[in-house]
Amino acid sequence: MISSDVIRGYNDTIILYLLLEKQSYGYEISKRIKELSNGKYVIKETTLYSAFNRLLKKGYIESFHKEQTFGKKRTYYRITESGLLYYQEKCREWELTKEVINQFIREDYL
Amino acid sequence: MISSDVIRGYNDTIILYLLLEKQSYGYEISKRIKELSNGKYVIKETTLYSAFNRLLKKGYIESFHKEQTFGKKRTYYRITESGLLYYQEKCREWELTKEVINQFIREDYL
DNA sequence: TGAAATTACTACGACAGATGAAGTAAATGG
DNA sequence: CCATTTACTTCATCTGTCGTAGTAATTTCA
Repeated sequence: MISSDVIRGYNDTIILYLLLEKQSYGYEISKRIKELSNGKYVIKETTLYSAFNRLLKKGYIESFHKEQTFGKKRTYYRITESGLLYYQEKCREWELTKEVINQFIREDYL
Repeated sequence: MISSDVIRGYNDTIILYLLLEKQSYGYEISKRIKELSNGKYVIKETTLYSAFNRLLKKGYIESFHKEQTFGKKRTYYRITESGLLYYQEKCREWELTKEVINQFIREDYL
């Protein structure tokens, strides 16, 4: 399992990546994160929904409702133009972060 | 520059890595972090010293004073046995974290 | 058919780690 | 001798995560 202090700062990026694939809603996103990480990372519900609110406030995502006759009503989210820009920025930052932290990791200890 | 939310969770590891090289003190460690990261990461003083306290409390490092007739009195730190174990654990965790986050990064956006 | 599990959230409070601001004090450099 | 660098400490604030709890509809399955 992965400590949350590491992922902190990348939860938003993870969510944006999934919304880039397709518009989605809370429950689906949490399943997809677990799936894509091979069960290595399971986001907490409260973490996920507070991330949605943060991203909404910043204008990086938009929420909307679909007409649906079945299932419980869901709030869907889609990524915005500025959300995409933010995501790209974060991707670049991630490459840098990897470089930096790698400098302090001893390969012979793995 | 790198956002602190990413490094958070790895500041302790970075410090332990440097203490593994040799016993050291605050100022020297902060210089060394800047140096090894090619200026890409500069740890804040308060972050550094609060990390020391955390690591001391957990028993991952020990502090001591050297006899010195010159220079301002410094608090030196050395890594402990359990600090080494913790560091190794973090190195393994880092490899996992990289794998997971990489799943959500689009290479075509770099 | 009825109970349990799953889906799909919301609200609230606590906590940890990072950080800004400010201060102290000795040593060194020009 | 004055500014800068070295070497910290204290304190208060902020952000993001997470535990706990609650609501409510829908699906499963015995």
